[in-house]
Amino acid sequence: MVVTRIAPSPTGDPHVGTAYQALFDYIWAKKNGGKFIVRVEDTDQKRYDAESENKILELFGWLGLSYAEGPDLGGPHGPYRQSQRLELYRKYADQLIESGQAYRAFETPQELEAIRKELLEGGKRAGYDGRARNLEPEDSARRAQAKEPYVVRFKTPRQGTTVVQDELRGPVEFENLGLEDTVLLKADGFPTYHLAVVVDDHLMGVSDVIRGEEWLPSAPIHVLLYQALGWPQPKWYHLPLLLDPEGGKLSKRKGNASINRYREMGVLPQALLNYLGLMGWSFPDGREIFSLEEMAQVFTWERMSLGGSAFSWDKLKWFNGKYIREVLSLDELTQRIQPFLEKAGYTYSSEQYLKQVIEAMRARFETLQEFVDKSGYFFHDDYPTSEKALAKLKEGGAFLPELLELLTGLPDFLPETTEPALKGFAEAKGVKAGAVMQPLRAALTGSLETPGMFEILMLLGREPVLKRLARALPLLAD
RNA sequence: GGCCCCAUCGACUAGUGGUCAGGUCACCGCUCUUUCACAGCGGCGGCAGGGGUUCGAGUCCCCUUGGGGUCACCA
Repeated sequence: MVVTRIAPSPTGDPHVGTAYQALFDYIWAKKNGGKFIVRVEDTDQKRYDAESENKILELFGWLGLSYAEGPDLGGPHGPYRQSQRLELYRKYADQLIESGQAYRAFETPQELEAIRKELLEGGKRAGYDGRARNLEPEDSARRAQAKEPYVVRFKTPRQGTTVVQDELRGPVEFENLGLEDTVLLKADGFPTYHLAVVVDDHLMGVSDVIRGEEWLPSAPIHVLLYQALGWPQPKWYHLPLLLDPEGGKLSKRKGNASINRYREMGVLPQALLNYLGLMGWSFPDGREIFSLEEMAQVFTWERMSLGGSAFSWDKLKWFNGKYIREVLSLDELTQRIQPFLEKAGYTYSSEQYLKQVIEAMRARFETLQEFVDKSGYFFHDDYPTSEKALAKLKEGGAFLPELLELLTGLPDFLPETTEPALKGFAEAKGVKAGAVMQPLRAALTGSLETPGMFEILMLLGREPVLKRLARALPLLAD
């Protein structure tokens, strides 16, 4: 059975790269009728952020990437938090020491720093020179017994090469001499990523390891660890990296890697996933809009391209707009928008009214927040008037008093009534419709970018329209 | 710098030896039109360079260049 996993580390705001990897984990498992699981890699006590785990799990829910096992769900191979599996890592570290494939090292951080400097000056690579390999086993055991702090290091081979069979690029060869005696178990008893990932993936039955390309350089260590522990290798897939438009890995520091930030701006999970699905992968028939299910159905790794792809806010926004106007139903869209209106403090007389407004605005916003920003005049009277709108207002000001009179006399504000009335008015004045509509639009919305005039009149309704128009008249004076 | 990965329009990509190198975003025009959008139509724009292999290379090989990743008791 194909088992994939995402192993986020709870160190802050969830990263877009995490969603990206999770997407492919999810798709690959689904495509194969396998299982996608979540494991929390909380082995770094310094960077640990208590809220992060919940945020991450909650986000998978929001995205609709459901998992079969996880820290909140449990499962047959739990616990799914590495901090709760410490004995396991200790056990395998000990096993490796006993079999002579790992060893204790007692250097302090300061000493390591000195060694690193020394190596660098000697023209060699930085890192660790493996000097503790020479410790007598009895000596090593005695010092450990005496509670002297130590780390456990992997005894990497000094000869030959290690090949990582990457499913996306074929064999990737590494000189073993270039591999460091990586730390497996830290002095605090926590494992490093390298030990933990191998132990857990094996114990949890992970068959396909899908992760970012930044892991490729340390993949040979993992391959060697599987060998040292006598376990069968999983399949390796190193996904291309998501790049910052400015160059380099997409980073939180530059501010565009936070999923929550996109969520707060009103990006839809479906649109985000769809966009991410097109980063490095393409639908066989070239279509751009597709669901998770559709993607899972036709997914193959052959369609993966390996160059890193730059994350484009413009394109994400286009996808979001596409989902807003063509994919979501009006009901769904309304539900998505409601929390944003609530946050903005906007109220509306009925859901029916809200839906009509959304429908009228639909082609005019690409994020949910943008809807709020652009449609304030549908929800309250103290909307701002843009400079351009004010200019238009004055330009056509002469018509306004008559328009007020005309509208006051109309039996209703339905398009069938207002359209001939306003067009007839323009004609009578010998001007184009726009000369009448624009000032009116400015008066009623404070904006020059709105839905059609007749829709506005109908939605706003008689009283507000007349009120707003009357209110605009004094503005014409100055 | 060592090691590793990658390389088609500004961006995301299709291409798997023979295509006018196609699509999408962005940008620019036009159409529609009461504004702004949407939509439709059109345009701009690319195989990094050099060697090979081949009757024929964006497609295969090598070198150069460029970009990225990684070199922690972080993941």
